[in-house]
Amino acid sequence: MPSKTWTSDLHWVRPGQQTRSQRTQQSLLDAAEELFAQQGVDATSVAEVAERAGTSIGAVYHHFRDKKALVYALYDRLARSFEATTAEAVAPARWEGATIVDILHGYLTFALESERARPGFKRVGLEASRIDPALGEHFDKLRGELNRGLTDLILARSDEIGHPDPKLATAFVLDQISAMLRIRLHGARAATQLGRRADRVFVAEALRSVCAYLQIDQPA
Amino acid sequence: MPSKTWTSDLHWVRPGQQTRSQRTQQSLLDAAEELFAQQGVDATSVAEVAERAGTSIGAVYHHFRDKKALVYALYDRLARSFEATTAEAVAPARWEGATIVDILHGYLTFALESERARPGFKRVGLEASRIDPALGEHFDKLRGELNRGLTDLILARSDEIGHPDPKLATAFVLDQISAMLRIRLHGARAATQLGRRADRVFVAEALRSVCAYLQIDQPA
DNA sequence: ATTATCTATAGATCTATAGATAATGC
DNA sequence: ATTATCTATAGATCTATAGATAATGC
Repeated sequence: MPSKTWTSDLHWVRPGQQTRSQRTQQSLLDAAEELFAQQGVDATSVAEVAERAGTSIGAVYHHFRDKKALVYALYDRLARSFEATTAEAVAPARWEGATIVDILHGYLTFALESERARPGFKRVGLEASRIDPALGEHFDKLRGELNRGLTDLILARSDEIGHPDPKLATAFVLDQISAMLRIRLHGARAATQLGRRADRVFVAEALRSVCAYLQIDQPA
Repeated sequence: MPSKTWTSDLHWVRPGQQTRSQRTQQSLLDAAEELFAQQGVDATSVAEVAERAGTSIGAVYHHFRDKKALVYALYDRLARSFEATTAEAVAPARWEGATIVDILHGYLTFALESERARPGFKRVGLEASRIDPALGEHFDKLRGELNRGLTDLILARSDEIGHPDPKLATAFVLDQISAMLRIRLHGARAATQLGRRADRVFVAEALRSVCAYLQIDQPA
């Protein structure tokens, strides 16, 4: 029996020491990400994950202490990626000279693209939150950072805003946009009315709405 | 052993013939609704449902052919209620003389109230959709009816709308509102910025946004 | 006499482990 | 020599049923 030395900060994921170990671990995480996103954690058996990764049940438990550890490791991968992207996206230097509309346009298109490139990414976050509420709180904190970053960027340009309460208006607009993104990306199967329209139309109307509400002159 | 005569349209729910039978069946559905909404169907055992309903496993299977039948029966209860409410809510006669803002105000406040009165109501719908995609399609159809009803009500008043494409604008606005309602009602645990504000503020800003976007003069 | 409920349990999964076998790299 | 993988299986659930017992209402 191999000595069980688990890393504690990655929640009982064994750090591999051979090359193939890394490969297997990644395959397992990829397989788990797909299956968990599709069917949920409960409905996915460890055997299924092993099979999709092209390995055996035993191998899974060599790398991960238990099924929960798979969830933790996936969450970790997700959170790191999300955090890095957020930090880069809301860096004030990146947006020097940009208007509120530029910023929101960037946010909308980026969110649409990146979610499409990695479907299920966010759903795994939700599944993880269900398994362990602590992960849910952490995930909310990450979303809060994105929200705060965007809020700062917009409020630094509050002279563009005609709405009497720029702070409230900014909070409202960000909620509105993230709500619509969520619906559009993970929403109802039978698309709502607008669901059948192209992203271009969606983004254009969202910006038009934001401009009207904030009382900004929309550029051509 | 009792004769197994199941009703087919209610998906294998036994129609009770004694008074206590009705009572038990309702208790079971209530218990299942709560537990399924809280933990999801997979994570809830039949034994748990029986216990919360104050009865035994055997009783569950006397009333419902299998666990899935519980989901069907719950969905049925949900769908009937939703359908009836919708039909009444969007009846043109009900809104004679009303403006677009009146209608949307009514929709917002009603949705907030009714969802709060029966939490988990919609989440059971989602769970049911996961169990059987056919139920998901049906649920979408119901939502489509509500959407169409509201669209008709609004487009009948398109002279109030300044937006160059009233049809597109209406679709966008309804998507926007339903997206925000969803976030507000079933959204992130750590509320977004606006999540901490009162419903009154939320409704007011939502209507302000809609008026600005549609180019309607907002009343006092 | 019929319908509803309960208790006990068979059978199907599914998680996690033990122990044997194969591959890696010093 | 150590690390990674596989096979087989013990133990824990969980669904669904069988058969016995209790309650209903004609």
